[in-house]
Amino acid sequence: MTDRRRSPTDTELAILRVLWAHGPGTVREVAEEMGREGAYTTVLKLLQIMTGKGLVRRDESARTHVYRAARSERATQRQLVRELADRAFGGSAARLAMQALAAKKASPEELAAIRELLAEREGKREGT
Amino acid sequence: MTDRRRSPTDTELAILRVLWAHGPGTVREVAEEMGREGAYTTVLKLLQIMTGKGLVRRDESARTHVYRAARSERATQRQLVRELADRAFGGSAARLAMQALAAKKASPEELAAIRELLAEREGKREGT
DNA sequence: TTCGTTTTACGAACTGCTTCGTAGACTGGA
DNA sequence: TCCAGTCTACGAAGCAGTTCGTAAAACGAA
Repeated sequence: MTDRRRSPTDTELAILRVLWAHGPGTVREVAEEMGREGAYTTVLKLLQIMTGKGLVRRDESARTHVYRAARSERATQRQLVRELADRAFGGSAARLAMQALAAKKASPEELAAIRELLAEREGKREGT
Repeated sequence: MTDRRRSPTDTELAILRVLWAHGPGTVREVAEEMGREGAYTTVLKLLQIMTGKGLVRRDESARTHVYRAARSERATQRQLVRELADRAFGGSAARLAMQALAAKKASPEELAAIRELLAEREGKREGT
């Protein structure tokens, strides 16, 4: 049911961030965006491996392949949050959220967004 | 400034969870608590390595050494949250918190606690 | 065609984590 | 004292992730 896949590693996540932010891209574009133009073949290798793992998909129709993230940023974040909750918060995402709020200051906008989300949840709860 | 230390691995975290929950313990106790009595030497090795890394401290005054977590659960959680925020949420712990809230249902108690925390933060913000 | 450039593919080396087998030291009881 | 049991220490193996060198294929321009 829940995703059995292992989560992306640090480096893989760095690549995914580029793909999420800038959309599909070639090895060169990703490497440049990461500021690792010198490590071209490293990025290539990573993308090849990530293709094998199903983390990215590639379009091979042109000679220069184009890679794109296989899963959305949102879905990946959700998975990472769930994993961290399991590993270090006894499975409670709510406790994780509390620690996150306590750890760093949030901007007024973020606080407002959270309050809103909370209100919405309260509403749902009544409906159940 | 922020902690340069690498975060505990999965297995290390599993050991730390036992030490946090049950207090200081011997290799045998930790192994039993983890349900890995067969893997005694593995747990021993892990604890030795973790001692080297400074993740746990050990009392060698008795023949059977006693290990305890070097850092509090709270502090470790904070570090993990910060890392995840950096890796996957553009450094925003608030956005991480939002995802965590959206991901799973929280109990009424947890929701209340969060609302309280939020209110407290609002108050502080005014005071600044 | 020929040559330089770009790209993919592949494998080897290195690192860190995990597991386990084995050895050696210590302890308590017969 | 001797032995069985318990404990620490250590090293080697296996695996995954990362990096990079090198080769080969494709392409375009002269």
